[in-house]
Parts: sequence; structure tokens; C-alpha cells
Amino acid sequence: MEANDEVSVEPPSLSSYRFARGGRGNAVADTTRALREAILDGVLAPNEWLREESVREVLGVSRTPVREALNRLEEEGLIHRTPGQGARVTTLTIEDMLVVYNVRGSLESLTARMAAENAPRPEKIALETLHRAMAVAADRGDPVEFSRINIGFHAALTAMADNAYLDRLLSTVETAIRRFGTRSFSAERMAHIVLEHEAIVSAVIDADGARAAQAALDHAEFARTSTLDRFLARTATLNQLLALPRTREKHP
Amino acid sequence: MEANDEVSVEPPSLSSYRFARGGRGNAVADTTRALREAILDGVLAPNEWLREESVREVLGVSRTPVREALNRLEEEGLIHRTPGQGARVTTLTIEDMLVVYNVRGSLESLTARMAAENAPRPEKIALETLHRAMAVAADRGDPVEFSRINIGFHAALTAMADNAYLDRLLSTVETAIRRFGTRSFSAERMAHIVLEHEAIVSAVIDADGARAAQAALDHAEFARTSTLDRFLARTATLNQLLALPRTREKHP
DNA sequence: CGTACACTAATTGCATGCAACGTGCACACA
DNA sequence: TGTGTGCACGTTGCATGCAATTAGTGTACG
Repeated sequence: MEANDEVSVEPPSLSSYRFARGGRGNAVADTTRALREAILDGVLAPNEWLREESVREVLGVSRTPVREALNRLEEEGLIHRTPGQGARVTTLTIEDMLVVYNVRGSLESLTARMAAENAPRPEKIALETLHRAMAVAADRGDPVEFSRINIGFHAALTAMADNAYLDRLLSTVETAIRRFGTRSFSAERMAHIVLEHEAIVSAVIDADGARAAQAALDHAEFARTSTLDRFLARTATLNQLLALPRTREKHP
Repeated sequence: MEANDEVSVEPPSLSSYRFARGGRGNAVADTTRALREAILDGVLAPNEWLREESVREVLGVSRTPVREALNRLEEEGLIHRTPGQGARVTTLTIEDMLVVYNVRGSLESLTARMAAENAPRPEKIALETLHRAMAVAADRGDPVEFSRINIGFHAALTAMADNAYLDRLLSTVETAIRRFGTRSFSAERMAHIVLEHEAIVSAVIDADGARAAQAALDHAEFARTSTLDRFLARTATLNQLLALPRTREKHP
């Protein structure tokens, strides 16, 4: 960031994701984050090659952390490595999209259930507070603040479920979701989300696991279908390829 | 460590998981597999430390692939790394178990749906053939053969869904499942499974995605509840733990 | 004109070396 | 006796070097 004296009229490149290296202990994490953000921002386009050596040069670390970072990104599904050769950014099919959203729905459903059944009451109250703040932001028509609190809301829910495995899985799925473009929060969308969160919060406070699970599932399905519809509207030819499944899975 | 290099009549140790190194290109995969199997077989006990140097010595590779293998196992949730210090095998809570089984159910449901909707007919016929062979093995009361074909059955279904992301996610979840002990196939259990597979196969052949999804979900749920019941029955003390409000202890 | 083959260059896969960080212990000191 | 400090050791984190492998290219040959 600081090396670019000439402001970027140039195409955005990976170099703007450089980070400050302070001593030992963060090279892999920093490299992973930089590459991940670059991919999610579209700076590294699908099918683009990622050479270890060039990444090393741009980010200013050695090849070892770059390698490990590439491994992690492969686990997350953001890149694909061909054995003797390098890594390329994966392309996204509409089926991937379907899968990712469905998985997220299932995981968030579980999260809500566990939060409802296990979380201590003070954390539940804190969740409700967050929810109220979101409702206010929605009323004010402030999508930026809304989005900020939204992230906190889901993070709180995840923390309340208090399960490391679930946490890890959900976070990798979340990054995959971010590849499908930024969700813009229209006024109606925010209102709808507030209602859905309302249902979740109420069930969580009542310690009603089943209801919380269903509410979270509904919430995720709304996000899925709306994003998917938007995507399909944009690329209409794919409509035929996919007979949109819209079934309701029940969770015990 | 260096004393029993040759044969291990000693308590089973990691050294029996050594592999033949043939040239270049498999060190990470082989190391990962060896460690994973050792953990799943219980040879490496929960909470046991895994030092890079000692693993290197036992498995006969350098520290670099060992490091990468440890990273992958961490992603899979089998080990946990503490920053400045090494890695330890994770312990399993019953909530982990619940989560993992539920996730698998969701993923297999999606798999079945996509297989039903997208797979070409010859593969569907091949699936039915596998299913028939499983039914025969169940009738004969041959759990070993049954288990073998069972793995093939699910692999075939996964291949038919033809989605890389789903595939990767499902396989990591499968390894997590394997930590909960081997599922022994009783006669009744095999009969039940055959019936459930019957429903899946029929829906897949009819290209009925929704029915396939529901059938797969039922199948997974049966596996979950039966395994969970068995687990709870065996370790009755955990019954209390589950009923108790909560233990805020994280994985050590 | 198309194809097989050898050769070169580019790139990864793994091994190893070194420095930093954390931990435990001994010892001095209050 | 309890506590703080320094030192030594073990372990990881990262850098770098070398060999194996693959892609690409030019050339000879059918």
C-alpha cells in the first residue's frame, strides 16, 4: 500500500495487497489473507495462474509460506493446483453456488439450534441487543452500518454455539459465499432480514432449538434464492441447465 | 524411538504407518494419510503431542511435508496447533459428533439430488448394480463385503453428483466421521441400510431430485441416531454432560 | 504438410539450515 | 519460603538450494 507513490490508475494488482512483515510468526496467515482477499475482490481472475515465485516476489515472503497459503486456499476451494504445475483460481459453476448455499443453510441451522439450547442467557441478551441495533440501521436505511452489525450478529451466534468444528467449517463456507458477489442491501431486503433475524432471536431466547433451526434455515434459503435468482437473471441461458430445486429440507 | 526400527511387536506405534518413498511427488499426501490413519485407528491418542521432528524421523521424510500434512489435518479437525508450540490430537465432544453427522446428512442429501438430476443413465444403472450386490451381501450376512461395496456405493453417488466442491467437503467430513468408531454392521442394520439405499437408487433412476434428497437425508439420519445412541449407551456418564447446561471448556 | 522426438526453460517438490520464540529450570534475592 | 531473573534447550517459522518433472519449442522425418 505504501510503496505506490503513483496512485493507481493502473489495473489493480496483487501488489496492493502487500502487508508489513513484523518479525516472525505471521507470514503464512498474512499471505493467505492477502491472496484470499485478492481473489474475492476479483483482482485475481478465475483461471489466472498463480506462480509461487511471482507471488513470493510481490508479497515479499519466501516460497515456503506461499506454498502453505496456496494449500489452504485450495482447501477452501478458491484455487486448484495441478500436480506438476502451479495453481489457478477456480471458476465457479452454478452448481457450486447451489451447494455452497445449501451447506451454509444447514450449518447455520445447526448453529442456531446449538446457540438456543446451550448458550448462557447474558449472551442471548447481547444477541438481541445487536438485533435491535440492526433494526435501527435498517429503519435509517443505512446499508453500511447494517452490514457491519450483520457480520457481528452472525459471529455472535456462531460463538454462542461454541463448537470449534462447526466454526471452522462455517468460516470456510463463508469465504466461498463471498465469491458470488457482494450482496447489496436494498431497503426491502434489510426489512426482510430483520424479520428473519427476529424469528431467530426469539427462538434462541426461548431456548427453542427446533424453532431456531427452522428460522435460520428459512433465513439462509431466502439469501440463497435471492442471490441465485439475481445470478440467473444475469446469465439467462443457464436457466435451462438447472431445473431449480426449491425443496424444503427438514432438520430434526 | 530409534530402538524399534525394524518390527513393532511393541504397542502399535506410528512407525507401522511408514510408507515407501518412490521418487518425488507424494510426500505430503503419504504423510497426511499415514498420520490420519494413525489418528483414526487410535494409535495416536487424543491430546498426544505431535512433534514435527519426531514425525519426520519416524516417517522418513523431511520436515517440510510433515508441516504441510499437519496443516491439512488441522483443517480436517483432527489435530490442533498451538502457535509457538506443536500440534496435539483433538478430543471429541458429543456436540462435535452431532454437528459432523448433521453436516454429512446435508451434504449427502445434496449429492443424491444432483446425482438424480444430472448423472447420465449408464452411471445410474451401475449404481443399481452396486446396490444389488450390497443386498446380496446383506442376505449372505457378510459385513465385510457389505462394507466394501457400501464405500463404493457412496463413492459412485459422489462421482455422479460431479461437483468438486461438494466432493472435497464430503470427504473431509467423512474422515471426521471415522473418528467415532467403526460402525459394525449387524444383520438388522444391513437390512435397514439396503432398504434406505433402495429408496435412494429408485429416486435417482427416476431422476426425482427431491425424492432422492429426502431419501439420502433419511439414510444419514438413521446412521446418526443409531451411532449416537450406541455412543450414549456405552458412555453413560456423557448423558449427564449432554443434559448439563454447558461446559465452557474449549478443546485443549 | 503433419507428426514424432529431443531439448530447453520454467516451475514445482522436497531437503536442509538458521534464527526467533517459548518454556522450564536453576539460582539469587527478598 | 516465595518470587524474580537469566540462561539453556527444545521447537517451530521461515529462507534457500537442488533435483525432478512438466510444458513449450524447434527440428527432423515420414
